[in-house]
Amino acid sequence: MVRSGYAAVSSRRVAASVGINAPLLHYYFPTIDDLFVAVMRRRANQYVERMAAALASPEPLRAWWELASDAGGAGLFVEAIAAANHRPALRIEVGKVARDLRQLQMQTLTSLLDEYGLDPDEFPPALVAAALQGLAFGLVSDQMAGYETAHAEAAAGMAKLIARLEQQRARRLSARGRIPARRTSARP
Amino acid sequence: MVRSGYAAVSSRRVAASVGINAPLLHYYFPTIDDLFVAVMRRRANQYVERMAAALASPEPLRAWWELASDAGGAGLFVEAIAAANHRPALRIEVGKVARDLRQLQMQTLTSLLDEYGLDPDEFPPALVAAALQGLAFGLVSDQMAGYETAHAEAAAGMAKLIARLEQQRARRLSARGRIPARRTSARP
DNA sequence: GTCTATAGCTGGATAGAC
DNA sequence: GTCTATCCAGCTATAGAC
Repeated sequence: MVRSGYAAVSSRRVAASVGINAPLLHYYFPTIDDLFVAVMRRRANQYVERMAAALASPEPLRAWWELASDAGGAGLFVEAIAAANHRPALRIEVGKVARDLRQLQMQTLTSLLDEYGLDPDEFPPALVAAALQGLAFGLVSDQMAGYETAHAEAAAGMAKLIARLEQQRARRLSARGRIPARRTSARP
Repeated sequence: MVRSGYAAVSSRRVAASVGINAPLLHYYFPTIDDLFVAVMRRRANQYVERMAAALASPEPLRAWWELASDAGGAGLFVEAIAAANHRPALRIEVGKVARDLRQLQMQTLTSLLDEYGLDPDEFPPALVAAALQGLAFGLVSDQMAGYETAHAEAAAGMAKLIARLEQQRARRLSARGRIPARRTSARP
């Protein structure tokens, strides 16, 4: 799916690549949609967990960005979202992940923006989350397609910006007498 | 294409919707790729022109944002980019537009960032352009698919942020004795 | 230019033997 | 569970009459 695009995923081809033949694939996954949904559900759960871990790490923003802009992990979702455009069953599944992820991100941001020194009136959680995800998605997808949209410069700029924000947060936290630590640890 | 997704575009269906039949469509557009490329080329030129006009308007950032986040205009590109993923001929065409648009945006930003009071070291043109486009693309595409990702809040936040930036620019320009005017007019 | 007829392919899915 | 054989649908594209 990532290598050749979701359009290359057909019952015959998938079956062949696993060494069985098409009818047997239909024995396990009655319809092709069932297959897409199963793959999606499995990877989505992993991804949500990795996102939760990133958001709870010592440098939440950096970890989030690295996860979102990693071509390996995000590549599947680029294809999934495209495929979902004309596969209703898959769209429902992708919709659930999208909603869960955004909810998770916004919740974390609400309590995190202050630590980064960002005014939630100027940068509301919904905007920050959508911007970060949109930027990452665009970069990964342009990179995958080979479009010359200066994605390398943009990625470099973003890395620098995030480094600055993490520094800022570290200073703020230490000024409050807290060591920037895992958010899951006990809070004073 | 926008209504039912690019997958609904087949020679038969397109022909039927124009009141002719498939072979005649192939008479005008030998292959389906030719049709996609022709449509893309036509709309792309219009879009580049509109983008240039937006960037030369009295409030460049606002105009750019409105153009990019307009579901009507951007909807086609959401589908085109998805379709380009498995149509090499179309990918080349989309790649050209993507490159031209980004180049145009970055050029303008280079001379514009200062007026908005943005430090080009903190926010390089490539980053600003990619972020704005990525955000807009994500919002439009989530909206089209019906995903619950708080796109309304994000859009509202972005509108507010841009309003602030335009205000800031207006103040800066008037402080320098310039009326914020069309960038195509004569400069002192 | 515009049509009918049709070839040729690929894919989803099922029947039914083993 | 796993296979062979097969049906049916939809699409791209061409041949050839008018």
